[in-house]
Amino acid sequence: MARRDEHRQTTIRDVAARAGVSVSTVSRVMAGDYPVAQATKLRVQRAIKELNYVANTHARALVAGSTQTVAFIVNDVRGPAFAAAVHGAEQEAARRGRLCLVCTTEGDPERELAAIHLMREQRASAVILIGGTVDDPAYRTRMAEIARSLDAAGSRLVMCGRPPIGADMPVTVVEYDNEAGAYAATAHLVSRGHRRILFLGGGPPGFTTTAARLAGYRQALEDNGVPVDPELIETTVQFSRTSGYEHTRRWLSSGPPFTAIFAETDVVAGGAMAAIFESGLSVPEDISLVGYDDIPLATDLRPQLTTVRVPYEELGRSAVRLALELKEGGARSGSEQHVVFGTHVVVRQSVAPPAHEGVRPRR
Amino acid sequence: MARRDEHRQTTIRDVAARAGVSVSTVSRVMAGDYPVAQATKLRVQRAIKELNYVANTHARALVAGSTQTVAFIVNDVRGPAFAAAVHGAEQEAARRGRLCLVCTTEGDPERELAAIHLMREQRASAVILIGGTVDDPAYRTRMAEIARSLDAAGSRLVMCGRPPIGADMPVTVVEYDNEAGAYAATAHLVSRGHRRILFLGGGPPGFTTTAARLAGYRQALEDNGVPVDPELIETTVQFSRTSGYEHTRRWLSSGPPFTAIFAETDVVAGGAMAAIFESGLSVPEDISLVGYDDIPLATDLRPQLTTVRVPYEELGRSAVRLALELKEGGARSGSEQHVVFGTHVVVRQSVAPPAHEGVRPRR
DNA sequence: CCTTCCATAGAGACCGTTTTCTATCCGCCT
DNA sequence: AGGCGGATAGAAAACGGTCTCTATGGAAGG
Repeated sequence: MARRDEHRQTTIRDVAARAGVSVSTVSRVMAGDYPVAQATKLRVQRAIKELNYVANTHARALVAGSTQTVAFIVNDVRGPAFAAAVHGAEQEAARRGRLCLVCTTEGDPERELAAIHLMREQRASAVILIGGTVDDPAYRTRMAEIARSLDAAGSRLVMCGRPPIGADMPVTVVEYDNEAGAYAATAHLVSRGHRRILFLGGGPPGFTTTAARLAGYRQALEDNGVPVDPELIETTVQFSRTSGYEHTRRWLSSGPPFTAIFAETDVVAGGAMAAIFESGLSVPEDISLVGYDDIPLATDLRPQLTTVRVPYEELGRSAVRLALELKEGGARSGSEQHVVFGTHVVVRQSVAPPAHEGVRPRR
Repeated sequence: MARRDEHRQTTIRDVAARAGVSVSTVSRVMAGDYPVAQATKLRVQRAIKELNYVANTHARALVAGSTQTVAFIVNDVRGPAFAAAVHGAEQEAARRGRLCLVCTTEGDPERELAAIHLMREQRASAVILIGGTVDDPAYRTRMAEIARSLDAAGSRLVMCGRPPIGADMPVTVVEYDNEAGAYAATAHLVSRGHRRILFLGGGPPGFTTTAARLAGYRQALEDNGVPVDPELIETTVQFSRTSGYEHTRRWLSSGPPFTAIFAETDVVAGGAMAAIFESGLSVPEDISLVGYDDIPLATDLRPQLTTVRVPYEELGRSAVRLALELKEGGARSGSEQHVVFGTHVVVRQSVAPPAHEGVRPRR
């Protein structure tokens, strides 16, 4: 029973009527790409202002066949690292006059798929996936299909902070050297004399970020003649302060001895640091600690956290830049793009040579 | 010279042709709101899958006259407080099957205006402004106009963490009790014996957030018989760690004596804490410190920061919920909505009674 | 004075959906 | 047997823009 015509938006036709011109003329005044007499132009502009007219993007997009929109799909906007990437991407998009669509998945692959579908419906110029994922054959198949669909539709799939899905796909990959960062961080600890280094990582099984960081950790130990002790590898930590805190407490009270911790993220390192203090130990005197990501928190911790710098903002910016330039350049779109940013250790105050053979205070 | 028809998207017509039915039938299968024979439905669904067909939102939005989209306009997605609000809003929007458009203004009112214009073009169901602003008559006039335009177009203007622009406007305001939080924090310091409390705040002149927090600070002092010393009010701090750090250093080395700092945000408090330590002083023994926002950082600082809890996530969630329920409820849309969330002090470890008459170490 | 051409303006097709209004088929009731 | 109504399907008109093609007026040139 509801009135169907409760609101009728003011259209280009209303403007035309009020200015006493045709619809085409109004369109041309707005676009500014066609000669219109000065007097007419002014009349139209006045009508637009008086009616408070705003063009309808959807009508435009319909005839154009595409949109000035870039889509981001991210696990959680609250993660400081992701936030930095989104910020860089948003900034670059805004610079190019693009609008941003954002969707959160909470780490759920189902929701990621649903989000991609929504973005396809939206005809976004690019769909940017930010953050690691669980890599398995099914995932690759799905992504390959999506990449091709988007490509066929004139859009582009971008993976940001996530490894490629295979060679020769119409995909833009913007990564950072995840493994090298972990290698450097671990080597840094080893060079200070540590041999029993607890790896504190996690995420879902098969998570790409964890896998790469763990690989770097292992390689660095091997290359330096330190045996890899599987007992010192913990991969059930969630990426939260709380989880880092609780796992560290547990390891301090009942694990094998260690003299240093390599935390998979700075946030986890923050939790670990709190747990260490609570046990009456200190950083770095009793236990050295390194993190990963170099988020602002790292400098606010005391001691300041030695960590691995990842250029997240630049990562986001490049993701947008590469995808849009590819389209504007009109290159044969099938081509793959792959960029890897460097990472490096930022030495602060949370690492020192081990004082003894490793702590295990409670037992 | 470019080919105009380089990509033609696969349309509902293609699906209809392949399934051997009419366009209407395909539409009905997708909507599922009209009886279609089982056999036909299956044929259509197969065709959709085979062609990898995805409906065009813009065409839909055009006939529907509106979109399933909620727009956020925010200063900076990296701010942990804003990020929490955006997250709450995004979550609630997703729960209702809405997509989110996000735009960043970098605190520039011009860009805020431009962003709102873009969102109007997009026919978003609601436009949510997150964070404080500079409040002056020109601002109110502009916003009132925008509120009415959006209302007329069947959309809704929402102010989140920002005061109302006047009575009886078609606006949804979701605030927190900013002044009461500042009052409580200041009163907390006074109750511990502090009388010389440095207010460390800033933002652009006339910024609503600063004004309210400063008002709470003043009122708390007055109500407790502590004279307000204008010399102890610093309002040129930017909302960054660096700015908090530098201003604190300057005050410690060349300002009048004080025994406590009320920092306008936790991030600023983080910088202040670092500066205090660097001067060889300690928190809370030499100087007590309170922040505002209760972001995750507050618990990672050492000592843990006493601060004011603001339910940012809930704020964002409510903003979306109220706006959408209003539209769905089909209430006479002119009505104003106004919700104020409570704030309270979270006591941690950064406040203690003053040890002496106030520090001024360098002179 | 008539043609030609430029500058400007309008008419109308089209973009991909939804939705109303019709049309058909078929079984059932009278 | 004929009319009726329910179930299903199609035709075509919107939705609000852009853009191509055509039309008109007047100035310039012969």
